Amino acid sequence: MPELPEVETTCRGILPHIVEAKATTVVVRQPQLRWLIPDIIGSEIIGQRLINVSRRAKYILLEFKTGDVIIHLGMSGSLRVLQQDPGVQKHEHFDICFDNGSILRLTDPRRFGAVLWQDRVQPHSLLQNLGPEPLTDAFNYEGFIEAAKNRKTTVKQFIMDNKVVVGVGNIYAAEALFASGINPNTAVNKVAKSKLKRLVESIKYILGAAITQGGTTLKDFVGGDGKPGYFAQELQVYGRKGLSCNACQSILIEVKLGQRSTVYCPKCQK
DNA sequence: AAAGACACCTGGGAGC
DNA sequence: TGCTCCCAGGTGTCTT
Repeated sequence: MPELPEVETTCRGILPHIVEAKATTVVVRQPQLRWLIPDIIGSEIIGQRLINVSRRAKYILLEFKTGDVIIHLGMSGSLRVLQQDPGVQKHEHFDICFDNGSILRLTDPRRFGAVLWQDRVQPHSLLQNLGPEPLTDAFNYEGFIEAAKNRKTTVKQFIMDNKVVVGVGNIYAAEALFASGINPNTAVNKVAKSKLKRLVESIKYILGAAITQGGTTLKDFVGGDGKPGYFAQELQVYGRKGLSCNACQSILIEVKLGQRSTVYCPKCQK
């Protein structure tokens, strides 16, 4: 579920319920996620007000006075705010309870996600060396062309590289390449500049549109009903192997790039 | 420095 | 019905 639009939707969904509230309890049921949940979180945040909820790449930042709780949803994670505890289900590994009655609860069946802490002295090493945010001007055609110049990797793997641009996952990489008419398997230094320009625009457009869509299901998400697939009806290629292209009716093809399946239209994407 | 393989983990679906 | 195998939204780390 969690690509950038889902992470952004999550941030927007949880913020109004918990911002300004004081953390009262931290509950760790399963400390072993991708990394061990650090013990220090409780002592840092209990009694402190949550100042803000923000996002860098796919990392959610819960900002407190002395530092931030960093949450990553991995492949299968989700965060919800509960107004009362309906009882703990399987895979619900971590809670922060607040003095307004809200419970922020992390669910993550595959445990590829993470809960970490960063203080105000220096940013966590995971957040250093990240590329630009796709929806800001820091991600632009000029920088993108420059970065692509001497790279021989495929254009699809290139746009999924966190140092090039953050937040482009497997779904939206495939969709952005379709929207810009680029074969995912092309070496990025062989793609025409005009197409790279379209690619930058497509990444921005598609992520933006998906966030707008995510907003419409915000209530369900927060209400505890977080179902995946908001954007599913918009997808042109992802998950459509063997089906016909919506633009030209050709049969869509799947290839593996960097061990990730990639669907594209052999006619529309040259 | 860059590219590729591999790791972590659980659940669901296909095929037998 | 049940077993085995493959696949899945991510990304840090180790090897070439």
